[in-house]
Amino acid sequence: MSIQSRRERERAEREKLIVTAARELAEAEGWEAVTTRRLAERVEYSQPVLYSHFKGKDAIMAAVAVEGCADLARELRAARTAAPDAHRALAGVGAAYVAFADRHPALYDVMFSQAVPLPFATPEAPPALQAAFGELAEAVRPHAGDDSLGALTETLWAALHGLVTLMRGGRLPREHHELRLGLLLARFTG
Amino acid sequence: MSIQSRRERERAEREKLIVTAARELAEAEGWEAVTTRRLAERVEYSQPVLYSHFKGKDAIMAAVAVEGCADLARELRAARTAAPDAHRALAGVGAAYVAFADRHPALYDVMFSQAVPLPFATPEAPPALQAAFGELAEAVRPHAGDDSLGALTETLWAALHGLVTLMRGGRLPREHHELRLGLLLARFTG
DNA sequence: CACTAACGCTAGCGCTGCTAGAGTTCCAAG
DNA sequence: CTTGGAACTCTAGCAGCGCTAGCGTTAGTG
Repeated sequence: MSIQSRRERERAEREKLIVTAARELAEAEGWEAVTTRRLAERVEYSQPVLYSHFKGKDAIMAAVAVEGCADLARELRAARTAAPDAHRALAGVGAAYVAFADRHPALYDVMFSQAVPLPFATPEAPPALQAAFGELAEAVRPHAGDDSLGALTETLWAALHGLVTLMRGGRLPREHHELRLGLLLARFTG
Repeated sequence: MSIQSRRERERAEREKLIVTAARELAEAEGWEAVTTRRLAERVEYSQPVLYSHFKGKDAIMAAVAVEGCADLARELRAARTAAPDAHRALAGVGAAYVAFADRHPALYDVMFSQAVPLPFATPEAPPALQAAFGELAEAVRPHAGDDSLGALTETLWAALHGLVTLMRGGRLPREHHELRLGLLLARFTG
């Protein structure tokens, strides 16, 4: 009992170590630098150990994505609760979302751009992701009027996501970013 | 002179053949199925021939992306000019954009999601891309009011892009798609 | 007809994600 | 204290990737 629980604890610690190492490596050098060999070297185990914890590289990326969702939810919540009124709450949440994507590009990619084996638009979606979406929804609620809150929140999320990804892919000039964000939010608070 | 021009013509034809084969393979099986070996086999040449035409696989993808931009511009123009008024023009262009992404997911990805060596937000951007953006801008113009037409068009583009990519990545439920698109366009025509 | 320049090929490099099977360690029963 | 066996990690290797060096052939020129 005790020995088995110790082993399980050590396994859990090592799993956390793998996820953290993958995240750090990705954030430092991008996901193309995260190979199973480099990751194994970083956690000081051999490659096959990774596969005793995760089904494959995709599953490791998915675990990192879930971590990122928790971080994003926390930052959105902070931005929303710090705002003095509904108008500035939405502006603050929007700005926080964009800032998160800007500060953690690799993390953001694995959360929302890359294909990872995670359930998203279902009740089985990671609670952290639902929490992040919920923060967006709370910020949108006062401006929803008669429109469906869920659909309107999804639409705002998509717009923010588009701004972020097109800009980082070099498709949109960085210099108009604040202006674009302002135009978007104005259309949602009008 | 004549021999040289014939050779150049044949080279150009082969280059077109490579781009077309890459596009067909990508649209049929996705970009992960487009390997230099399979592509070479498909055009009935050896791998190194590809590299005498393009610097690398990225450059081939970029060429496909430019083709896709021309197609998109054509479809957006058709949608815009067929509409009887400014309101339905924007709705039509938005729907056409989304429909294009839905019908050509691999093509859309290489145009706007994947990293390809193409200049985008500069005057050196491919004319076909500028044409596509111009069609969007013309549809937005009647609704711009005092806002910057360029920035507003970029914002709408980003929103459409976000809707498309999040939905295809499984992040947004497909069933609310029409509702979301309607909400978005309402915010831009209001 | 001989020479040369252009061109496409074979073969191979270093890398990827992933896995089979050998070898080792550690715990428990006698 | 010893021994059997399960749990576990390692080395080594597979098939495939993007890409390239260098050889052999073909085709046009003087």
